[in-house]
Amino acid sequence: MQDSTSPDATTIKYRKGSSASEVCEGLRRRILTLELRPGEPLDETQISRSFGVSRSPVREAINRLGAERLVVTLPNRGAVVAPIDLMGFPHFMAALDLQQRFATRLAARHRTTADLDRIEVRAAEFNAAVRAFEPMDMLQANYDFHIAVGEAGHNPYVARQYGELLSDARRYLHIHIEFLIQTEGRSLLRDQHDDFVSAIRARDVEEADRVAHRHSLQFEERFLRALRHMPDPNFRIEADTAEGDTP
Amino acid sequence: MQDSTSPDATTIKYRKGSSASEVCEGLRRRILTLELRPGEPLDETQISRSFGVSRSPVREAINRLGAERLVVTLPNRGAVVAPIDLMGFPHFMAALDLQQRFATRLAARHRTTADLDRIEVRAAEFNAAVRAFEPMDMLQANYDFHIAVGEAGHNPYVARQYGELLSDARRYLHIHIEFLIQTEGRSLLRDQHDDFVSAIRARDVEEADRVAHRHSLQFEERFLRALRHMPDPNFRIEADTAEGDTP
DNA sequence: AATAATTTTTTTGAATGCAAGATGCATACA
DNA sequence: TGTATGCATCTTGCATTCAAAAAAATTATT
Repeated sequence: MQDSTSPDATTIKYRKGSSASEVCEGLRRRILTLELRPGEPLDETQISRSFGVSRSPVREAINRLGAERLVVTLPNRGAVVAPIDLMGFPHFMAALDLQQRFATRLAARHRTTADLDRIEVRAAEFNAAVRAFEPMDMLQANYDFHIAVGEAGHNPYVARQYGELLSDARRYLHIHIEFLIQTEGRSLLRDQHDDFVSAIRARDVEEADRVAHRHSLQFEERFLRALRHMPDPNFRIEADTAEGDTP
Repeated sequence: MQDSTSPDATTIKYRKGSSASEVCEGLRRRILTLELRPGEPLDETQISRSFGVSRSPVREAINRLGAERLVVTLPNRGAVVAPIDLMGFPHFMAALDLQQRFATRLAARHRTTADLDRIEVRAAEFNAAVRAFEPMDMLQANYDFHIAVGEAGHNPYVARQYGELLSDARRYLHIHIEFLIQTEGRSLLRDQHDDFVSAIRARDVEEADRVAHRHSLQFEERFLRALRHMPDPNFRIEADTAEGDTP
């Protein structure tokens, strides 16, 4: 109403039942791209103004994102973008590796021709983004690729849980992709997914498992290496633990 | 008709910030115990009356439960208790087995003495419920036991995803526990979890894996056997799938 | 001046109001 | 008799309003 600089303070009325989804997807995109930084507080009123809706759909959107663990809500003190918990990275990697191996195994076992087509399209898009040197596109395409693999397994439970972890992985990747590009150039990132496609195309379950595991290890190794060498940590180290962990 | 026994249509005012949680937990309990049957529609107004609050916190609660996949929301047509998808049971079992094995492995590897204590308490509670022949208590204790195992692994990602699957497992179990008790008596259900405890106490990771896998297989086998022999299916077979199925 | 207490402001949580979409029934028509 | 159409009612989704809790600011007290 009064905010002319807001990104989409359009006066067009969404169709009934779409406002909350609109806000949810908008916020999710900004969270996954780190446009909204981890730990950043989310002001309901401000968001509602920026989307041109009332607080109700914003509230609903934040709730949904909270269930996805993309935001954490503090009782009576609003919500913040879920901090990236560096201390919990090993835990995350353990969970991701497990799901990634299993999801890729399932994809190799149960994929249809249509699934394989979709996966190959995603892989091509990823390679295109790499050739174009577009970090943001690479992250999106990488995410889409693995989502497609997850769906090719035709197990909704696995696809969903794998997808949730991929959201977090995307944010971890976002943190160090610039570093990766600077240090490794395009060589190491090119054709990342071709061995995935090969194994899935050949329906080679064991090879799919190995590929997925190798991918996890590579991701972990690169992230930790980036952490060590990153001169400018433009992210906050969140030392607080979500749950009682005492290591 | 189900609201003649409104659990807490009291006029006591919850403290601010607790209404939605109260409704959420109340609904969750009734969903997990099948007091609210799969596929049953959830009327916001009715629920709000039965809890003595307005529709806002009910809406929030339903959203949260939707994120837990305990209810599914149909656009502009409200929400229903998540149907139990019998066609998807094999998919569910695949996901559960994976997480159960991994979660139990982690518990054997990383459990503290306090964790082991908690697990043993839960196991004792379960055995007590079995001896008392109380099906509802058995379900609750079984759920609590496996949740405790999940938490003993000290990996929040795994504990969370395992816990989500355990909610579904609890509903599947609810369907056929009466049958199990009738056909197998107390012999087969007693000391179900003692081998879990042994492996976790001994920190024997491989044995924990085997125990967890055996448990999964036993659960699957019993459920399928119950399905074949159940003379009175007091549940609705929901053939429709939540996503992408032509209605 | 520093700190504690109190008031003011801001922000969240819940209640209410209102309009869009859906459901059901009655009636009209083939 | 079966099917289509229009109206009435209900439910949901969003907006608005109200109240409680936390944050900020001001005043008071030592």
